Amino acid sequence: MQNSEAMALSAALLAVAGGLTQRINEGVVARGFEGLRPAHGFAFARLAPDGATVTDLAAHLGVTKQAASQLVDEIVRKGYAERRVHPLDARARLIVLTERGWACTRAAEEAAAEVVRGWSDVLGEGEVQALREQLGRIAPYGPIRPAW
Amino acid sequence: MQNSEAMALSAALLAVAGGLTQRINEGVVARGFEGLRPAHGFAFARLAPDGATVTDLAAHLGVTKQAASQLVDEIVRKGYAERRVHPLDARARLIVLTERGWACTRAAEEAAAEVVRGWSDVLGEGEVQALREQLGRIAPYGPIRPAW
DNA sequence: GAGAGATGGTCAAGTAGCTTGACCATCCCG
DNA sequence: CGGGATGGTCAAGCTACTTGACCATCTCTC
Repeated sequence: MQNSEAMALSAALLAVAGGLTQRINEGVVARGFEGLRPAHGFAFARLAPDGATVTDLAAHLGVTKQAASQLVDEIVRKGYAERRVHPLDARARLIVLTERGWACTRAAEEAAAEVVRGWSDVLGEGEVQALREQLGRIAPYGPIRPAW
Repeated sequence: MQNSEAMALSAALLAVAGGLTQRINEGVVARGFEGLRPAHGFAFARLAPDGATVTDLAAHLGVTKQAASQLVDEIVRKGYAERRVHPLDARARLIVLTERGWACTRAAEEAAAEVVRGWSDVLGEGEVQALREQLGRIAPYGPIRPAW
């Protein structure tokens, strides 16, 4: 594969990723959840299963724990999460989603599903499934949040 | 397709995009071009063919023209581009890449090709070609720079 | 042509999200 | 028990971006 083709693939990938992020965010706003940025979505994804500590979140987002703490301040103030005492470590706080936080997470899922449905209309269901499988195989580990 | 699958696809896509961006940037740095951020790469991509005006660049990057102007200041100061008089409009300046700017662009292409080669090792050349074609079909128009 | 509004660009100041540095509370381990 | 490691916060600073104001030049209409 030539460099120019690699660039075409890269550009398309980044454009799709950017559009997806934007449209998920728009979908979340349209469902009544305001004052949130895409970075919050990445935090919610980490908090969703069982909660997480600030340090966990920082590693997941690829930022300092101070930055993660500020982000938690923000989503707590806006009613999407709350700080609880950690059951196993008195130093730590367990950050968990509130009901509103869960509702917002579901809204993000719906918005994402809506975008993906648009892709199915273009590519067909099978190709989208293949896309999911292929991207899963080349996805790197490490912090989730794209660092640009 | 269920919402959870849409989320899995979205997460994989964003992870791949984030990893790609990071690795291209690392590759560019490794080739001796310092002081550049991913946003500069998106600017170079727009400048590369024939140059562009600050306003063009701003629209392409999805930022204000003031921000684009500052970014141009920076790449001019670092020797990657220069401001020329616009041949058709005395108000405008045509921003064009210097030889160093072109060298950096080629370095980014090489770095991208390197990453894509890694994908070929996992997926096979044919699947990567298919990926390129499919992503090209679902890529949105509008500003290129992912807005998160 | 001549004036009025639109457009390209820059200067200046403010903002938001991140960083580094310092610090305290608690945990873990010899 | 004592000392280092770890979780978290407070404070201050940095930087990429924004909004607002302004000038030069283009373009349209009369």
